[in-house]
Amino acid sequence: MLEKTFQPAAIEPRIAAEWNKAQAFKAGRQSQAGGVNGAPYCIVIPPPNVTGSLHMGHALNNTLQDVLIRFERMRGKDVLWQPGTDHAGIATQMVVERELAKNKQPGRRELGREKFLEKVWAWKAESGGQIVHQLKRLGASCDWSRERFTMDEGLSKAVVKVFVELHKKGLIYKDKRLVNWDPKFQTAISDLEVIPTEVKGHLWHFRYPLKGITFNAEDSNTFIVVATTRPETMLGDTAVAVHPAEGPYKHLIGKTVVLPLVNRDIPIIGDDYADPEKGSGAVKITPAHDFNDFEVGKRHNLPQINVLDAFGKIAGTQTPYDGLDRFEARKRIVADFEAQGLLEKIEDHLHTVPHGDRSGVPVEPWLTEQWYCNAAELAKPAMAAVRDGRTEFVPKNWEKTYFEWMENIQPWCISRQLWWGHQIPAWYGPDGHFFVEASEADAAAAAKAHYKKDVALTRDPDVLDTWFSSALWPFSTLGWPDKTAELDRYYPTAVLVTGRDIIFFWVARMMMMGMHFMDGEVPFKKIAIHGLVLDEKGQKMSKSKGNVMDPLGLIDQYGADALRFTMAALSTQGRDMKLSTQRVEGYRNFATKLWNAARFAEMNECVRAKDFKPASIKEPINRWIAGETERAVNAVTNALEANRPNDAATAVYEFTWGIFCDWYLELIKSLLASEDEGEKQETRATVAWVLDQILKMLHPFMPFLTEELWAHMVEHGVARENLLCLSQWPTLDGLADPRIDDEIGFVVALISEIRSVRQEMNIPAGAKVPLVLVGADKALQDRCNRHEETIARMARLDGITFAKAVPKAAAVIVVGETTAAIPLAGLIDMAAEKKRLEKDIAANQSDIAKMDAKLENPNFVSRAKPEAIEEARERKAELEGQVKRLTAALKRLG
RNA sequence: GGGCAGUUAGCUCAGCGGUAGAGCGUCUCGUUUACACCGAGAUGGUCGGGGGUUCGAUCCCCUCACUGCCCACCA
Repeated sequence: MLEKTFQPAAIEPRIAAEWNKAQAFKAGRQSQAGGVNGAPYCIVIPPPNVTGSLHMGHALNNTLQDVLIRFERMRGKDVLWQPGTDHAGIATQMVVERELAKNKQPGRRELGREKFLEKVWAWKAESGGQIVHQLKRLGASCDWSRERFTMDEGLSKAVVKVFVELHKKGLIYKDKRLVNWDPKFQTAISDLEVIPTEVKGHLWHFRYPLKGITFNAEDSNTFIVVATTRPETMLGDTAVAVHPAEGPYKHLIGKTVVLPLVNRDIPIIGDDYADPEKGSGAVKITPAHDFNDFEVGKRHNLPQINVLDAFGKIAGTQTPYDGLDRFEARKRIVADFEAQGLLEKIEDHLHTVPHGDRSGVPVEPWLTEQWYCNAAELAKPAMAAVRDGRTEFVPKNWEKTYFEWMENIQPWCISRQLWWGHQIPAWYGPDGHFFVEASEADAAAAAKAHYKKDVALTRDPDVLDTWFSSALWPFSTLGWPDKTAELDRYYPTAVLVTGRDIIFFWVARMMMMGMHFMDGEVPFKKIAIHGLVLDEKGQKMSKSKGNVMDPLGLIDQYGADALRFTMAALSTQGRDMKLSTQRVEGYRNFATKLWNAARFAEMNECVRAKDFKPASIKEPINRWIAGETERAVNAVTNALEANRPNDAATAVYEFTWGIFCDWYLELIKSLLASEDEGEKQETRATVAWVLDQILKMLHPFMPFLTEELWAHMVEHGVARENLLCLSQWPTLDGLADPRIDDEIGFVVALISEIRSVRQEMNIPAGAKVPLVLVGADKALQDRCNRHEETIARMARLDGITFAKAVPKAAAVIVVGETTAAIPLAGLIDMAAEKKRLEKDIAANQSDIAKMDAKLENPNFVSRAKPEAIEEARERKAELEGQVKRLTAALKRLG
């Protein structure tokens, strides 16, 4: 016997163990519907950071994938959901460094590279797998035997091969230019890892004295004013730019100023980068510390003077500021300008300052040598693939975002000055000449050929951007560069399910690498984009706001099924979703509802009948639910095929609760009590059959609950041969019958109206009043006779007794073609009932007038679709019938 | 500055040319062959504003307003 309520915590671990024991999720696993004989269907998981723990974004992302995976597995496809984790360069290095500091162990630099990396691997071995366990708790049906890690041997091999090949083709190269430098982690970062943050700052207006004229703070002819938000960079100024044609300074072009504090002569140049409207109209040019200035400097052949070290301290300026932190130097420099009368004014200034996404500190444009990837070139085929539909975004509008970025793509800085990651396969000879090769031995050979002798080589210490290895994920996890059977079978993958926030970071780069290395084959046929999970107020969840919802906490409290269903039901194509615990609670209730329906079935001995054929059901109510089941199955299937999990979830919810529980189980209670054994047995079998279909339809969304109930039914029938997750997805046809729908529809409508009138009229609970049918035709009388018992039973629940007499005074129920009446003399206020009827008549007449206007409109009649006209006519006739009956009822009231 | 979404019941959202829908909330009633994590009923909307197309617009087009997000720039 089932417990009274559903206890997820009690069953989830047991079910998970059963799946595991059966190796149910292994790629190529034979499912009841065909398994390995089916078409391949592969999804690669967006690899979570190995440092990560499950957050709402993961819960959403992986639920959506698992829904598709379980659905396709049940449909008999040969399913592979490829799991794994990402080494997450900076994030992991940070975590381990913090750990070392916490345990008062020697830091990274003290340990040295090799020892430190040992620590990271040790950390990974011990705590790195956490997120995988959490994904399992969510019910993710990945093929866990194939789990990969971006730094494992095979994937590292792929990374090296890609780097070497792209370098040989000139698509990876070394370049000295400005990069975004993170002074906290002392590494370069890519444009995407820079977060512009609005800060309240200042605009300092400095006087730069003109050379050859005695400086006089009162005389503006003796200096030029430049405005800056970053005073400390003035140490590296190599020019002042003014607009060549406009503004007050153009006459100064060609003159020289003496750079204060450093006493360097620098030219005043004309360049239309200088905007006369901005700041003071003249702008200091610091080519080594500003992206725009860098370009101006190149145009004018200006020297690039670097004034910062890797930590963001002033360095190499031969001034007293050397060694000061950049912000300390800023204060001192401003003070020194002021002391010398060179500070004209300070304005408050709101501006955006680039910050490192991991470090949170302002990044510096810094002149260094780095490795770059020619993304613009790789982007071309990646764009073409989307343009001609070989890869399709769902929803389509995200293609625009993709193109927008791809068309303006900049060189991708792929080197990082970190230790944790794939070390760049480049070796340097004594003169700095480098050799990019797959191994040290290859590099040595290349060096020998180059130098004509053996030389000592040093390997480039830098590692690659984490996203470099994740860009290879769809094929590297399948075994590339080896020609494996998996690669052959599962690439291109079916669909990539991912958040809109990593389209640039990840999706675009997978497209580029996939196209390039897989002979122009796309990595995935579809890209399904979902939004972010926001809190119930629509705000992004963040630790600082304290509004973070923990999926594991929700699983503990409401069960994984409830959380999953919530994720699927609230998901919208490509847009963000707001989540509240109330929703999760609601879907937990849904789980309990189904649980109790199964319990009801159990109590009534509704067991599966061998060779049960829904097409040969006799009892109309049972035939009706079979038809409704078919409709629900089709709705769910179509929605899942169309990548609309929310519609699928809604359809199965509505059917299970709104139709099966609310109506069918109520309507059959009299059948279950029937003396007629055949009728009773058929009903029991039908209940069991419908429940099976519900379990199947619901399984992708609520795998634990459904698997448990599926197994539980074993006690009452023939033992299940299969786990639910490996059984066949239902396909139903020919069960829906319009005549049956009409008949049961009438019963349902009649009962609804009885309830409505009874409550509206405020008939006291328990009052026994007879229900009669008035003016009904023969067909209707027959109908009522056929379902008399059911109607009477349902009416009785509402305190109404079914009877045959025609009374004088009655409340009137209009259902379709007929009128039922509840005689209520002495029980209700007749005047009020009269009023109600009058109101209804008026409302109907107003609707009739509307229909008349429509039908008399010659344009409507001539131009509307025939169905629309027919519908309008029917509607009008129906309304007129109602008015007739209501009027008759009114008369009857006297 | 460029781009993308969104604006429908108190809240969260479906619908998208032809009778305005669901869930939650609120109010009323109810312990009945599963379920109070329940059942029944009711309440609630000039579908952001203004134009246009159309016989007909919540739906298509234009425009404005507001909200959110992304990209770029900011001396």
